[in-house]
Amino acid sequence: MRFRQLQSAISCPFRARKLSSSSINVQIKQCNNRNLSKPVRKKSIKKQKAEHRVNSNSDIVKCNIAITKYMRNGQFDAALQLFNSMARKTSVTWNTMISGYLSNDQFELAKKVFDKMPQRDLVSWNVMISGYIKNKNLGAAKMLFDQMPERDVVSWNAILSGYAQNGYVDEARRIFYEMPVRNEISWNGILAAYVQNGRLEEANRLFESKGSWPVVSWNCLMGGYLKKRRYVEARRVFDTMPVRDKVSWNTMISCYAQNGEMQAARKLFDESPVRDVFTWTAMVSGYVQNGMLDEARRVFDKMPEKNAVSWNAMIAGYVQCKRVDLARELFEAMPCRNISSWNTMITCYAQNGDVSRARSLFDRMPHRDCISWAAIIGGYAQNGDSEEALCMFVEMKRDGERMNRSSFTCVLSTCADIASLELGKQIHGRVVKARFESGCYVGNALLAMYCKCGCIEEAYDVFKEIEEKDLISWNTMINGYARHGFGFEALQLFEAMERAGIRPDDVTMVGVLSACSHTGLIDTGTAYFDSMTQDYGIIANSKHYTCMIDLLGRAGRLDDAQKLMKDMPFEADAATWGALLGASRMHGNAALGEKAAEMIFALEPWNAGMYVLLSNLYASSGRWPDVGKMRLKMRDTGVKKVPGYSWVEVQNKIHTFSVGDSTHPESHRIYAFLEELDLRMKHEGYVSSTKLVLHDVEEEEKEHMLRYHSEKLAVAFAILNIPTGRPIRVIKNLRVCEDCHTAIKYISKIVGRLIIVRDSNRFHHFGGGVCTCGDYW
DNA sequence: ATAGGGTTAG
Repeated sequence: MRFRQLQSAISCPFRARKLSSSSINVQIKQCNNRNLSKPVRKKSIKKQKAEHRVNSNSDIVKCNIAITKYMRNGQFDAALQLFNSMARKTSVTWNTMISGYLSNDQFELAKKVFDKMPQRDLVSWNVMISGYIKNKNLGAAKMLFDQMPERDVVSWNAILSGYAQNGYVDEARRIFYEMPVRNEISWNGILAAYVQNGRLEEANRLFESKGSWPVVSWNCLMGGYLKKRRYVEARRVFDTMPVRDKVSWNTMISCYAQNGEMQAARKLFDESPVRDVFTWTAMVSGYVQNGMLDEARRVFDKMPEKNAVSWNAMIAGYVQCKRVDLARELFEAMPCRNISSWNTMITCYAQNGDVSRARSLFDRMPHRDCISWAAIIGGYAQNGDSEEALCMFVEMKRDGERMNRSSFTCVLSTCADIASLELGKQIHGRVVKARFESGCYVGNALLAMYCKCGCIEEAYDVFKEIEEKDLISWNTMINGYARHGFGFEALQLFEAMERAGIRPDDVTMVGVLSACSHTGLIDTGTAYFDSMTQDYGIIANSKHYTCMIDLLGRAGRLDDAQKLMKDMPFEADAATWGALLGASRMHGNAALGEKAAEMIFALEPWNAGMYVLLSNLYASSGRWPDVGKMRLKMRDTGVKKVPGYSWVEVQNKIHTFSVGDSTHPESHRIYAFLEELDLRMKHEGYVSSTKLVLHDVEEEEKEHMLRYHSEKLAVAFAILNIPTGRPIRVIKNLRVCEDCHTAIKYISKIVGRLIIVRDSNRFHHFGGGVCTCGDYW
């Protein structure tokens, strides 16, 4: 039998970095016989030296054991060296390498060995199948399973578990009944399939259908109840099980700890015959989850042995109660940081407003995962740096990061905040691919994203697809409709929610009341407001009152609105006065409007938006001196007008505009188009409200008013660049200006397009010359 | 004596 050198060596980046260049060339030698290959006769002296003296079968076994040991210690480079030096190998040798690489998370290396292996046996196939499953590639595992020459019960068990782990319960069950031989592990496999996918009733039925289960299965069932927070049933299992091992005790202790029953947990902890790092960690995280940080720390300090999970639990506890200093101290003292530790600290800094520290950790950490990305992106977004958040998105995509449920949720909510619809859609695509769509956790995030990005119909499509809608799903959709001005749809949905037997909460009712107000359903709104305490036990808060004042004000019942404000059980806040101001403006009651504005200034002197509203109110009734006074007051109180800007997304790029902006590369085209639109609008009867008032305005202000506002620029740019037939979505950071609102109505009719504007308060859908807000916002 | 499938904590 002859040895033949492989054309390519197994490459290992880790080795290449750590070892000298001469050892990089170690190559895997392939043997052509089945199991034991005989030594080579002709070989260079140099090579003979490098080889291990492997003659007898027992020598091979010794080497195999040594390889196993190396692999268990994570020294897979040393294992490879030994492997390469063996003149004779058995299939066990090869299998040990494959399995060893897999347990060291070196999937690619494992696959390479598998591919080069001269003669695979059953174990090789089985190991590789479970490797693919571990690597989240069920398709490839299934292919191997179908390809392999013969299968044994281990193969069947492996594929069964693969289906179960990927949520295919029905497939797993089919496999279970199809397999020719079943053993204890197969039975546990199907039990685990039910438990892992939350189908506890089926798990329980299966469990009772058969006597005598091994302790692993008892633990599995108990763990299922723990995951579903059904602690009483978990305890019942614990009490009935014939034999208990360490896992059983640990699971039960975790049950108590997670349920906040720390005394019971403590009692079991003391009774437990064996304690390991799991037991101790369960106690620490139990105390942490129940806010007993000092007790957690006492247990933590007493632990005989800590792993990364224990440290992370303690650090997370400090983060939770915003003890950034203590969290950092532990993080720095921690000997065994893992990705989780870094992620926890990044989140900690990001949530406490220190994004630059978060970023520096992010850049320094050795490996990043999807949580790291979500944390840093969320950090930028929450701290108002949406541009950097977006940049990081692009970076992440380039990095090919794999996403899980929580990172999807986090990233989607960032998309929603910055209204990055294109990115949101791309992430939606990935959500579908990852089969997370029907879960309400990710589903709700998707739903909110579409609502906030101005896509109410797409939002409803997502809503329909959520299998188990929860309160959040309903609230998001109802409030989404209300904010978009679709009051009728919101109310219909509310009725559907009641029929579905979901109990509304205060957030639901804010949506319902504002929907009534948008639709002009005064009596319905009043009835809901009056009955919600009795029907659902919801006490009206200031948001509910604000809705009601808006509702009455819109209908011109300013006296009733004022009366309701007086009857409020608490002081009116700025938002409530704002509703009254809006109503006064609409119905031309300058005196009341002025009073409301005064109140708002007193409550929120920094509120620049109110300055604009009040100036407009004065201007509309020709009170120019008061407009001037207003400006002076602004200057005196040092209130800076937040600069208004609008943005629009075109082909995955966000274009931002400010008033009179001429920095955009397409500036000339935009202005020319706006001039053209101006003529056509005037022809349709549009009169610029700014030009009406010009005679009595200071020169500086005059100029400002003559310049195009940011929302007009964004709309014009979008019409020029977004293909006909597609809606235009513009976001503005402040409330949309009155003149622009009128203009956009005309524009929507002239160009025949749907224009959706999200301002700081709500959505406006402009189409055919009207807006869904009914000109009241 | 060495390799493969099932349970627990963040």
